[in-house]
Amino acid sequence: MAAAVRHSSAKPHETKSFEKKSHDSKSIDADALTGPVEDYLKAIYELAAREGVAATSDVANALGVAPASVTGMIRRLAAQGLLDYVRYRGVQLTPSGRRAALSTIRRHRIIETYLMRVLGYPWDRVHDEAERLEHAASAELVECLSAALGHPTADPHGAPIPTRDGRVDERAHHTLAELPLGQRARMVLVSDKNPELLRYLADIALQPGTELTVLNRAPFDGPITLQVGKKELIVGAPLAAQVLVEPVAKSAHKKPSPRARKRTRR
Amino acid sequence: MAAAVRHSSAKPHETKSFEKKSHDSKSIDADALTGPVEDYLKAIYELAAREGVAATSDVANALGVAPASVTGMIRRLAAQGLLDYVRYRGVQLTPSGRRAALSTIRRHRIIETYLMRVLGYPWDRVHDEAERLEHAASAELVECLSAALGHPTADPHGAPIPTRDGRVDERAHHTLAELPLGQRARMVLVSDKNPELLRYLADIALQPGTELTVLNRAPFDGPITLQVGKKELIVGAPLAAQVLVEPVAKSAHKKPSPRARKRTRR
DNA sequence: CCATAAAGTTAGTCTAGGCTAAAATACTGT
DNA sequence: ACAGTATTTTAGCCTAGACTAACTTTATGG
Repeated sequence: MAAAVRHSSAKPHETKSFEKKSHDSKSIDADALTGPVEDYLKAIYELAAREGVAATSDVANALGVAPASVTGMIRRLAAQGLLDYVRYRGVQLTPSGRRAALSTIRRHRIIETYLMRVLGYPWDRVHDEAERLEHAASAELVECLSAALGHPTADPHGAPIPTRDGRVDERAHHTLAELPLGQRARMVLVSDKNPELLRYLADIALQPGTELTVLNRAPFDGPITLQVGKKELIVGAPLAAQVLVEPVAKSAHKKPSPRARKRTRR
Repeated sequence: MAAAVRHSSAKPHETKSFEKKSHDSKSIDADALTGPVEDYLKAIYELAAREGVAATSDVANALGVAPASVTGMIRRLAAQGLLDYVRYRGVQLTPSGRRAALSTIRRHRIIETYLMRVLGYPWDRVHDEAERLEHAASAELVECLSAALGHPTADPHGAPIPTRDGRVDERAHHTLAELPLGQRARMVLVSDKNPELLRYLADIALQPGTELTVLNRAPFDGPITLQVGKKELIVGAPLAAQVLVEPVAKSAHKKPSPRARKRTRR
């Protein structure tokens, strides 16, 4: 995996500049990542999951900072061994960066789940709160919350919760926009980052677990007609592109998982 | 209260230098204090409660930073109107600094209470966790926790929880070390900052609410013999100096509060 | 009432994380 | 194949918060 970056081709002056930058001899800081660093790692994890590497501008966009700031941070994190980085070619996580990212994501998702299930926090406001708490909550607290919830495996938006030892279900799902007509499916996931979308989904009673079938799809990315339970529902294509689904066998009603666990990494 | 600092005596050059420093025109940042700033305000609140003003070195000590760092921060906060500050003479909170401090303290104490009562967090480990969470938890979350707890008025260590609008019971209590022989009293408070002390108190079953009487006090700050329930208990003077108590009428057994609310500020 | 100690402040430096403007590199379409 | 555009990086700067060393001011004890 680290092979994607060719160390041998690195220009001499680059290597030198990194070595020069290395601080004193305090590389043995162990963990204790700052909030911003955790945010970078999380963002890179999510972006690289799609394309293999994360582009500077995409990271900048995800975090709401200038691209130049991303380059700066990326260099520091690469020097710390959390990232593999080749100038102008994007960045990806090293195993230890991945571990850190998954730990933060675990904290985030468990906190979200707790806020919703126990404290009755609204679906659409859970993300911002968790975004701040994830940097402050100790591993001990998170395990405590997880236990109180009965060790859930997915958060309220359907996102899988990484285990303590860094395993996570990384299956890629299809979107509702791609679902073939007539194919029975179950909604599995929606991003937690768009409060308005979440409010609307709550309005029309679409949530992870809901079973549905596409009855009709108007051409040119037109509206999509769904069968949900007894009712019909019409949604726009942009919304459908945000909703991830998983096919279910037509007949059965309680299959636990048609062919579960395709790839669970790490 | 603010009269202790004479604004009129501020030297012109100081004022000028502050004005020069003022950033662009974005003074209307409203709130959004950083974690370190909240810590300074909290520390100053607690120190000034005793002496009226907080000394630079005491603040430095409380926060574990160098005195020079405190001077620097104090100047910034004074320029922001959160502190009244006279060089070499200590510092105290302005009304708006006080409001901010109490808001942080409210968050801290509600979080502590929740961690203990709902999540079963141990008495002695609650402080560190709350110390980090208090800077990340939104007012909304804190109200949510408070409601879940039935709006408690004191945290598990006995410290009063400020109300949302900044009222708090600021009565000064006597320590167990000062309690007259034979005077029946109720433990009301112990600092949450010393985990070892808290563990020991838990061991000997002393906690806020426990009623006790001093049977004997050995001279030269010697050990103190207590009557607690049916049992006798011997504690050292240093411990006794950390435990705050409130006299209770000898006869009655369920008096709600002998002569409550001496001063509830703000 | 002055000498010295203690406390507080200033000056100068550092690191983490940001930013803008300008330069370098990669990509694209003809 | 190469000109023009888009992306990325560098260079230089800024702020918050911390530090050390040196200097002031206040307090204290004889």
